[in-house]
Amino acid sequence: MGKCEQCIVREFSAIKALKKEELFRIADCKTSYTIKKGEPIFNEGDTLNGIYCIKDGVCKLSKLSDNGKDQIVKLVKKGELLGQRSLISEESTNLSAIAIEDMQVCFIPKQEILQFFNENNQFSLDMMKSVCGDLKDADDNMVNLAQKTVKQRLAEVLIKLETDFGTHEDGSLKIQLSREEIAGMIGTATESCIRLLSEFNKEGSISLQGKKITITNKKELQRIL
Amino acid sequence: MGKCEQCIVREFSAIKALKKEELFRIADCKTSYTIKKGEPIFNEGDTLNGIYCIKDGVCKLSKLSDNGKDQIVKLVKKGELLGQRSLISEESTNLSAIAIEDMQVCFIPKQEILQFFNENNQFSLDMMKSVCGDLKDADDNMVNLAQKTVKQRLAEVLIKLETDFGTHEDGSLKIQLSREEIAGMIGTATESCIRLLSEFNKEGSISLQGKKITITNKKELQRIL
DNA sequence: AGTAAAATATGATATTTGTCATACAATTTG
DNA sequence: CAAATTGTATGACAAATATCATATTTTACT
Repeated sequence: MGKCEQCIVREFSAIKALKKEELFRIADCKTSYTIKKGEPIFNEGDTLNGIYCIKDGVCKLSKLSDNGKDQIVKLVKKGELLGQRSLISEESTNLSAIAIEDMQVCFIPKQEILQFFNENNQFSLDMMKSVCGDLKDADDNMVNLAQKTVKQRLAEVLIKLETDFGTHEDGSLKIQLSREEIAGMIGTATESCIRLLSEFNKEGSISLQGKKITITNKKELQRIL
Repeated sequence: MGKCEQCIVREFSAIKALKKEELFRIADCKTSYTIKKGEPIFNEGDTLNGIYCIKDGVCKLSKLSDNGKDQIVKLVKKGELLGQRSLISEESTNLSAIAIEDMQVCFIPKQEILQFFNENNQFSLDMMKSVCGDLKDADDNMVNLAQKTVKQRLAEVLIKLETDFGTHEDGSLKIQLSREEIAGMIGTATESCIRLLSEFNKEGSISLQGKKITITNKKELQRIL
C-alpha cells in the first residue's frame, strides 16, 4: 500500500497540511479505487462517508435538471479532493461525480478527516480556502450564465479548458469532452453548442478534427468575451 | 459599547462558537456602522481587512457584468456575516455589498478573526459549514440559471423571498426590491421581469400594489417550477 | 404642492436560443 | 466485417427573451 507521501494530492490540496504521522494514518485507512471513464464515483443524493483524493484522471461534478439535461458545475482533476462540501455540511451530495477519463482515487473515511479538522488547524484553514475558491468560481459562473451569451460562454470555456488542462504537442486540448458535455458546462442545448463550434471553426478561431479541438486563434476568442 | 453577548449575529452565525472571553475581545475591537439604504458596505475589488456582522437590515451581494447589468448573487440579512470569503481567500472581493434597507453592522478586524481560527476549532468548523452552505446555494443557482426559464426562476425567487424574509400582516413580502433588483436576481432584463410579474398578477398568483408584492396563490407558482 | 426625476408598465420588433427532423460519421458490438 | 448504436452536424422553424420606444405612475426634491 502507498504511503501517501509522494502522492500528487499532497501537492495540490489541503492534504499538504498534514504531518507525516497523519499521512501514515491516512495510508492505513484509505481505500484505492480505479474508476473507468463514464462511471460514477458518487451520485446525486448519495451520503458520503468520506472524501476522495484524485490521484489520476478527471471527473465532472454535475446535476441533473428537471428538463433532463445535465448541468456541469465543475471539472475536478488530478491532485484535487472530492466530496468535502457534502462531508462538512453533513448533508447528502447535491451533485454527481462521473469520470471523464479513467481515474485512480483514494477514499478516506469521514472520521479520519473530522479528526484532522480537530487536531490540525492548518488543514482546516486550507480546506476552507479551497471551498472559498470554489465559491468564488461558482459566483463568477453564475454571473456568466446570467449575463453572457452562449457564444461568449463557449469561448470562455474553451480558453479555460486550455489553461486548466493544457494541450497535446499538436496544440489540441488534452481534455476530451463530448459536445453534450461542453453544452452542459455552458448551459445550452447540445445542437446550439455544435453549431457555435462549427461557427468558430469556420471563422478560424478553432479547428475541429473529430473530438479533438484546437484553439488556433485565442485572441479572436478573447475578443468576444 | 455593546458586549456582543446579546447580539443576534450570535444566534445565526459562526460567532455562536465563540466563548465569553472571545466575545469580550470582539466587543473591544469592533467598530459599529450605520449604512443607509442604497449605500455600499464594500465594492467589487475592495480589499477587506475584516468581516462584518449584520445586526440589522439586508444587503445584496452583486457583481456588475460587462453589459452594465448588476447580477445579484445573494441577499444577506440580519444575523449573518459578510466578507468571510474574501478574508479567508486573502483576495480582494469579487462582489459588492449594497444595503437594500437601512443597516446596522459591526466590523471585526481581520487579525482577530484569524486568531479565532487558530484557537477555536468549532469557530473554524462553523465558518466552513457556512461557506459550504453558500457553495451549495451557488451551485443550485447555477443549475437554475442554466436550465430553467425566466418564468420559473421568477416564481422560485418570489417563493424564496417569502420563506426567507416573511410577510407583513397583509400578506405582502417584507423585503422590498425594485423590479431591476428582482431582474438582477433571476438574471433577466428588467422589462422581462416586469412583464412576467404582470402576467402572474393577471393569472392571480400574486398581487401588485406599487412596490408591494403579495403571493396570493403559492401553489400556482410552485406548479410552474 | 408642484415639478423633475426615477421607476414601472406595455407594445412592437429583433435577436437569441431551443426544438424537431434528418443526414452523416464514428464507434461499439456480435 | 456488418449491423446497430451513439455522437456529430445542419436546416427549418418555434419559442423565449432582449431591446427600443413610449406611456404612465410613483417618488424625490425645494
